[in-house]
Amino acid sequence: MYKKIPKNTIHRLPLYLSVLEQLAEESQNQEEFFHSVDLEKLLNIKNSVIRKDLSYFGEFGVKGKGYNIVSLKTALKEILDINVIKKTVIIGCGNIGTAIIKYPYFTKINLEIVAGFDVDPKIIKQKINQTPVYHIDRLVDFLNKEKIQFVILAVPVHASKFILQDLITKTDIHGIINFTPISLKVPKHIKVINSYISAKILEMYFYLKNTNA
Amino acid sequence: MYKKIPKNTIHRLPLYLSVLEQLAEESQNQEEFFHSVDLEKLLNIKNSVIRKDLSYFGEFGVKGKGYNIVSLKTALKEILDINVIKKTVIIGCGNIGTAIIKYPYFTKINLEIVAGFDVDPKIIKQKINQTPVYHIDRLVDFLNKEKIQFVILAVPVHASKFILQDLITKTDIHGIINFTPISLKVPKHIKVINSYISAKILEMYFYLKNTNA
DNA sequence: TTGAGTTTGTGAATATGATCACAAGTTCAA
DNA sequence: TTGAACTTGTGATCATATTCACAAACTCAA
Ligand SMILES: NC(=O)c1ccc[n+]([C@@H]2O[C@H](COP(=O)([O-])OP(=O)(O)OC[C@H]3O[C@@H](n4cnc5c(N)ncnc54)[C@H](O)[C@@H]3O)[C@@H](O)[C@H]2O)c1
Ligand SMILES: NC(=O)c1ccc[n+]([C@@H]2O[C@H](COP(=O)([O-])OP(=O)(O)OC[C@H]3O[C@@H](n4cnc5c(N)ncnc54)[C@H](O)[C@@H]3O)[C@@H](O)[C@H]2O)c1
Repeated sequence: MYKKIPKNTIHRLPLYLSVLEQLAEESQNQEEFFHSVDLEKLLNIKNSVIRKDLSYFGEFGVKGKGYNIVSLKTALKEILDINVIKKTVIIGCGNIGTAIIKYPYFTKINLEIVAGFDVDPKIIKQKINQTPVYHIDRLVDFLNKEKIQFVILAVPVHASKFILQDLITKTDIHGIINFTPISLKVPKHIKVINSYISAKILEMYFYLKNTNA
Repeated sequence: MYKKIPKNTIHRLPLYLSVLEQLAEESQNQEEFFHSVDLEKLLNIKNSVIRKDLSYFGEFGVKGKGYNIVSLKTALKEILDINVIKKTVIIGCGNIGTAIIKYPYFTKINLEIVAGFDVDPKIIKQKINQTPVYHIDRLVDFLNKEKIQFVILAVPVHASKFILQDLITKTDIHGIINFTPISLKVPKHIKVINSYISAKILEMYFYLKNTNA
């Protein structure tokens, strides 16, 4: 448990890890070092920001030498708690939900998608990549029995209110990754992380309008 | 062209619009008003932040009365440049790419996905929801001929370097919405907006580890 | 073993963003 | 027509994040 980590620092940690994994793959030598300036070039994040971000969690570098790729990667995995296997479920196995179930990288971050939930009989009972899909009615029981800590929500907007109510009142989940384009009202012990794809596109519109001819 | 809008303000504008669209649908009356405090309740964003965000672009409210739903919605659409039809293409029509092509909401923000590109012969020439999919070899010509301003990149990492190089050196695009989990090095006239889904999950890990038992 | 050359880690300074708090404009009931 | 009740828009203030700049610690070549 750390004290007062800036939000933006948390956003950046996964980026650091992503680059380190690439570097680790590319490098032959376990003992290879790199500098915060190298990372700056790869990520477009100032080296001083990178060093300060890391400093919230400890001292991982060697002065005059830099950071060991492998050991910083290991440290970041520890910070992000990747070493503990996490179970989750996908609520709504449509386009987005299915894409997530099929994404193989998640096993690398120790994420197990143990089930999907839907209402469409054509989808239910058809396993998607080994993952069984159950009727939404079984969601609450499943989450409680399996002690799932967070869920991934990818249902249409009209279905989300009803499901959210169940999640809040009948289960003990602590997190929701939300792909629906609405803001979820939740009690404060539940962390919502939004992945609002349309917003990214609108952001692009804004930048295109305001940065060039 | 506005001066110095905070990044977070830009992130929030699409959220405001999203709520306004919901409110507009629900309300009978064209003349209905609402307050920044109402928005605060719906979005969990402080009313003072909302008012300040809007103030960067003009005065849209009426003191003592609030904001007219329809006219603020119209103003936001103008700010985000939604009224002008935008064309884009999906590079990589796999799980994510296909999900995006099939998503019907994008027409509401005047986004036309005019083509997809891939290398898989099983995917090429099979239209996905009216959208034709071409071979990646035709990408550069297509972008130049159709004067596409931004693209959506959803290919595997190994393919992205090669494609990025083409985009930078042979086309005149100004934006990339990037679903690959790597950071794209681009010249500064190109705006990259990342939608790094795995990062969201790692953020969740971090919060779960550091906020509760 | 030395010392010039590196690069980290971090307080201090700066910049940016959020919040506060209130004047100013508007509404509306009497 | 008046004035109490609202709610906006925004400077001033406060909080948070980034950048600067340098001492400290290490490297490595000679
Ligand atoms: N596809 C995209 O690119 C995209 C982009 C931005 C946002 N979104 C949002 O993500 C969400 C999912 O999008 P999608 O494209 O995958 O939609 P989709 O229609 O393909 O999938 C939704 C799935 O949810 C299921 N469902 C409906 N009601 C349900 C219920 N009560 N319980 C459980 N499952 C139920 C449907 O059967 C369907 O399989 C939507 O809220 C959408 O607005 C999607
Ligand atoms: N699916 C997810 O949930 C998810 C999550 C996070 C990140 N991503 C990232 O998004 C990207 C796409 O993921 P996906 O799950 O859709 O993968 P996918 O494998 O389903 O789709 C990738 C598509 O790109 C095509 N392709 C390969 N090489 C190409 C080339 N040179 N030119 C054009 N097309 C080419 C493939 O034929 C395939 O259709 C990947 O970079 C992945 O890491 C996906």
